[in-house]
Amino acid sequence: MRRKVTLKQIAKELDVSISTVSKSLRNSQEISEDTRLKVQAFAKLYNYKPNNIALSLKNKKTKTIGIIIPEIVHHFFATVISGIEQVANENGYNVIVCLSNESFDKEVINMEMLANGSADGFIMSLSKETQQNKDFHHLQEVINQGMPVVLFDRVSNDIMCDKVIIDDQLAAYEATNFLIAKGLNRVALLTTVDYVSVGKLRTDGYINLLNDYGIEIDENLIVKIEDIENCAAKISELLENNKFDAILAVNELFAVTAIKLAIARGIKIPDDLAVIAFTDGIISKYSTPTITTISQNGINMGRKSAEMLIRRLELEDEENEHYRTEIIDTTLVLRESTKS
Amino acid sequence: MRRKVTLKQIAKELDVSISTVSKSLRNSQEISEDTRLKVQAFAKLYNYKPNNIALSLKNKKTKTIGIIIPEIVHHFFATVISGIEQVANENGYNVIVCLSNESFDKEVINMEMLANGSADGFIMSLSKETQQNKDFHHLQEVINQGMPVVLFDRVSNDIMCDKVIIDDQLAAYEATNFLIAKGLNRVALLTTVDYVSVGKLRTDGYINLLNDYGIEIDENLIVKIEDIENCAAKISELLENNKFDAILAVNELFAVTAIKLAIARGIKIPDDLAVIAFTDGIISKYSTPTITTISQNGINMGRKSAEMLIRRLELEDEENEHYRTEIIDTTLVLRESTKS
DNA sequence: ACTGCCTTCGAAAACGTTTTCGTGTTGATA
DNA sequence: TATCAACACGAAAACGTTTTCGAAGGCAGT
Repeated sequence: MRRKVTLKQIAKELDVSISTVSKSLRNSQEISEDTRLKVQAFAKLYNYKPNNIALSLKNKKTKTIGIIIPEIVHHFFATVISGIEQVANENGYNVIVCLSNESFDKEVINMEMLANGSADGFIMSLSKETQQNKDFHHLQEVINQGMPVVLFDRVSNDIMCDKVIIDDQLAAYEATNFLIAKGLNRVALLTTVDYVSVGKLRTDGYINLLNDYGIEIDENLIVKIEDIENCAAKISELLENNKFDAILAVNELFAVTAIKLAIARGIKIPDDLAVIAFTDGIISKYSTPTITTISQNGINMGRKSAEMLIRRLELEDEENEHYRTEIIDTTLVLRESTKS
Repeated sequence: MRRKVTLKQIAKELDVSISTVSKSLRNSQEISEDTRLKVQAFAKLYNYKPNNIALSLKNKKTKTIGIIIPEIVHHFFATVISGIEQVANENGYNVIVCLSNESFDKEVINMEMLANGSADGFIMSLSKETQQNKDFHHLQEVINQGMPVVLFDRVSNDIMCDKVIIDDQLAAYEATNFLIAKGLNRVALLTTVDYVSVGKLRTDGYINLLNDYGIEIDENLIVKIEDIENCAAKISELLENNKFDAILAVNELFAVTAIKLAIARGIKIPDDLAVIAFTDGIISKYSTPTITTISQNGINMGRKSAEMLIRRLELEDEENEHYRTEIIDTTLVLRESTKS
């Protein structure tokens, strides 16, 4: 077992000082070519690599980005991480991932861990509990300490920091418009309870469009689903008691469930019922019929978040730029659940 | 902007030495109750938290686990991470995630980065390229340096370390048996090229069962798919030229593609054709019909990997335990694509 | 021979901890 | 009064780097 070699060991072995070794390896002109080459050869032989921890301590920079997300077993979040990782890697950063599991407490604990030297900055999406509590002191804390934070997707107006989002309201507006324009006048909405920021915004977009067209809002067509458990029940109820010719769902799970229940009732998709879902994930791509979705472009969201964070990290201190909110374009991915 | 407070600052402020502050905060009996309480109060007021980097440097332990996986946008890997994260968290560890994107070079680079002090040990699944090259020097290197490594799922016999796998061969054997026992004698196999270790093993299990039943292997029913691109084409070819009444697919993507193509040809599932897929992911759960799968229990795999790694990390030095290979049970998740 | 400049190197501080060891003070005991 | 233990605290080393500064030695110029 050959442990990693340090500057000190090399210095001792070659009978020079630690400084000389360090300088030689960084090709300083201070050191004679003789010793420089000798040291470099020796270091190469023993496969010397500087210790990141020591460097972090010295430089007060870890070159790692802390990511805190509600869960990872979720295609959208996985794509965002993937995007972050790409940009991080291109810039010599590592990513350290923590999961809040939608819990406020775990979010706080993770932030504190990472804030104590483990990361230079944060990219995160708020947990449901945090959004509900509206308690952001942990975020405020790290921001006050001068650590940059970038929020994506699930953000809050109460926090002053960089943000990356899609225009949920506009996307919902346009998707609804897409349906209405096809002559589908009665559009049902499958959404979440209002404290989930994106759920609220998407609902607003839907309502705005109907208002703009002068279509009366039928509250019976708006289903707010609290948790996955009673998703099927709520949708069955909707199908049972109402007539409508399109569905806009705020996630693909609601959409696929609705499609299955509809088909079971003999409803033909897209002929009798068109369906559009937010979140372009695996389900939509492989369900039968495949589902038309509003893609949030997770990769781009991750990339943009990482770019913003790194940019701020590498800004000279005190060179304070004002915070920005970046909007990622959504794209409507047309599939079988809507007629062309 | 209130930067994080250090021991030194507290010491200066209270006009005591750094040692006194440190000892007070760790409740040392050496320090009088007076000063102890005074220091603790002050530290609490200023929200003092020890700096992880400094601790890491001192203790030569980072309390972080390095995870290197081929990709994260893949339900199975995401579940494994989730499992790892659970156990890591319970034991006060963080996880730092790196993606190889199936590239050998990126795998090497990531390992080297993490090995230079950023992580105490590794949990990883080999990239396709690494499995193809059979070049494991980067793994050997870190193992020689005394850093523990746990391989999961995509492992290699050439590396001496802890491993966590499912019994791919047995699982394929049993799944094939499940089909044969239902009287479905002609079972097609959708698999990958042989250098992917799990693909090979699953193929072996399938062949073994047929041999044990004395059923002749029909090479035409074994389709080795190189990349996703020509997946549909290969399967169409299979459907066109052969008669068979069941399919075993080594992943759910192959399965769902086959199902769609079969249905398009008017084949009824599961009546005319039964389907079982490896990997219990999102697709199988929401496709139509839903797909019977062999669940690899990613969460358990992650949990077990983390347990093994942490156990070894917390072993006293030189207290060398021999390496173990842990088998995670697979479970057959019955759904609509097979008759009950 | 003195001054001054280059070249080449080493000592030491700094980053933030923990811990070992030493030291000064107090109070009690012989 | 001298000795000793107990108590309370501080100095310093260590982890592995980088960098600033100082210094020794050689050489050239006056």
